[in-house]
Amino acid sequence: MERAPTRLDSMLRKLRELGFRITPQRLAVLKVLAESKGHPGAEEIYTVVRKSFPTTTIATVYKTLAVLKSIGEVLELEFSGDYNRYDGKKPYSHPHLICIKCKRIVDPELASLADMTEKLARESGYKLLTHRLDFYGICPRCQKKDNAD
Amino acid sequence: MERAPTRLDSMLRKLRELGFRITPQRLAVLKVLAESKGHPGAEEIYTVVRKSFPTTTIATVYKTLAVLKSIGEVLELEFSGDYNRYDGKKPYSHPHLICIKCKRIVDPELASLADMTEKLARESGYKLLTHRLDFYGICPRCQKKDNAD
DNA sequence: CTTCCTGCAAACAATTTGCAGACAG
DNA sequence: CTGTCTGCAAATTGTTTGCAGGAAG
Repeated sequence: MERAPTRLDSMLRKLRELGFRITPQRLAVLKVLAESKGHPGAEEIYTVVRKSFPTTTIATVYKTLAVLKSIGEVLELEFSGDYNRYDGKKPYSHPHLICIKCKRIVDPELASLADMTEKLARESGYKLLTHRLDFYGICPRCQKKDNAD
Repeated sequence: MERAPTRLDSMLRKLRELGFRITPQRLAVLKVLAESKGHPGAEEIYTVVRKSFPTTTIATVYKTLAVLKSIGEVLELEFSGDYNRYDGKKPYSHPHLICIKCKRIVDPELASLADMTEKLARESGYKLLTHRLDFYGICPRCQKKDNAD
């Protein structure tokens, strides 16, 4: 029984295909992206990577992220004030649900978006490449705590 | 025949209501936001304002924008790499159509979004406050030019 | 008058870059 | 071996902040 290729597998394959080298540091970054449940920032990735490769610097993390972005293997969520967040599990455009209190980001199911995009492309004449749909709110957990923050 | 209150009017009223002072520099920033067709950045606002008030600094522009953000009279579109853009005409969440070549931003009509938001709030348990929906693509004009960039 | 605002300059923080040595292929 | 990658440190850039003098109300 063959196992389906994991995200890590496809990231590695893509990198090799395109002639990028698989260094231990790079591999460590890939693993964090492929396994992390949430949407980590560069610093969070760095913290995890440093456990296995203490010499790694944040610059290397950023450089790896840049490579992955350029080949479409990671989705970058930009925030001007806060640090950017990365999604290596679903590296394509999709909606996000962001709690403005705890900053947790989750992926809601929203079927109708594709139709909307298609219609918009047709009507506007734009060649649509990606989109970004973020909902900002207070997650149930933070509502319960209802702390003064 | 009475004229409907303009965006500038309502911005001014809101500021006065809340006890903020109307300085000439502030007024100039408001005017740019209320009249500008596009989605200017801080620097662009600054450039225009400086024509009438040469002593104005970019810090004052940012401080005014901060006030307006805090009272919900301007919408800030955050970009990590590029500078942020501001929308003073429609200071509430709405979709944007962004050309990745010329960086122009326009507002498409997309009716169905409200339903989507309502449904999501119900199903996720989040208290939804705002959202951000950005489509990135190549505008018709840039497609035509099809320049190497 | 008093408080808030402006202008200036310095501070910030996330991200990027240049370069010399290291190492994957 | 050779070209790419790493690690270090410095640079970048949009935005923010502190403070003293200025002006709105």
